Amino acid sequence: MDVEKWSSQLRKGVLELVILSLLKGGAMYGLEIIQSVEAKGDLRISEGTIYPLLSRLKAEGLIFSEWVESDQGRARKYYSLSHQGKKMLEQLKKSWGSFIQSIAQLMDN
Amino acid sequence: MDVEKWSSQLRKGVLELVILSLLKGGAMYGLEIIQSVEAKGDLRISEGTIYPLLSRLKAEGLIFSEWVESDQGRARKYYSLSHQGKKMLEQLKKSWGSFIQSIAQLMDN
DNA sequence: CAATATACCTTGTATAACAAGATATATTGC
DNA sequence: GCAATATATCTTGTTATACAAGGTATATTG
Repeated sequence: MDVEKWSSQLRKGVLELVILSLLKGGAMYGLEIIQSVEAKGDLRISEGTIYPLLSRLKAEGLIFSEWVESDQGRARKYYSLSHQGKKMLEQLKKSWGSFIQSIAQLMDN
Repeated sequence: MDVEKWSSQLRKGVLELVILSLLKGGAMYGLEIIQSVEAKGDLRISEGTIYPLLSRLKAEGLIFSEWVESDQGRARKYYSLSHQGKKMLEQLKKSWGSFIQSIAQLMDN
């Protein structure tokens, strides 16, 4: 087992929580999310990960999007939390909390 | 997104850490690991998950196994940490620590 | 107007968890 | 003795997700 690969596996499922959390601070567009995650979290999300994920979250009604013209470069698609997304975020936060607590308990022997 | 499904995704990759951690406390067999995780961690691992995972860890040389006769029921295959497994456990613990720290940082906005 | 930068999207692959079912062996009640 | 039950391991098929790699679209700049 490679620690790099392991980290990749670890991410599965957590990214929803991360993205919803970031969007709570205000609307963001795809690449901006990638950069923010990399800066704040010392994690790397690739574009092949983020765009399908944003589509999924949108299809589930947790976020919505709107195109916004940019001063530089092409237009950006900004994503925001829906009401449902805010509720889901609270649930995921709780689940995450009890999950890491469980792991902690299993780890100290 | 269903919180149940989400939890399932969340587990990906973490179970190696959980199992290696448990085995640090002494040799255990398959069903015993399932029961222990359920009791200590409020998590449910199914048999379809644990046995392939144990095979994988064994193939990677992180754990080894031996058959032990039982007083009740059929023989049990006990798994123990190898030297390499102990080293890997330390690495995974570190990775896990910095991972949850990253998530925490991304979450509080 | 070609080159570059920014941004979004899609396809194919690898991996993991899990449900469901199969197999093996020991015990227990009749 | 033998069917039923309990304990334990293993396998197969399905689904979900991350990611690399490549593609598309549009604006800026020399």
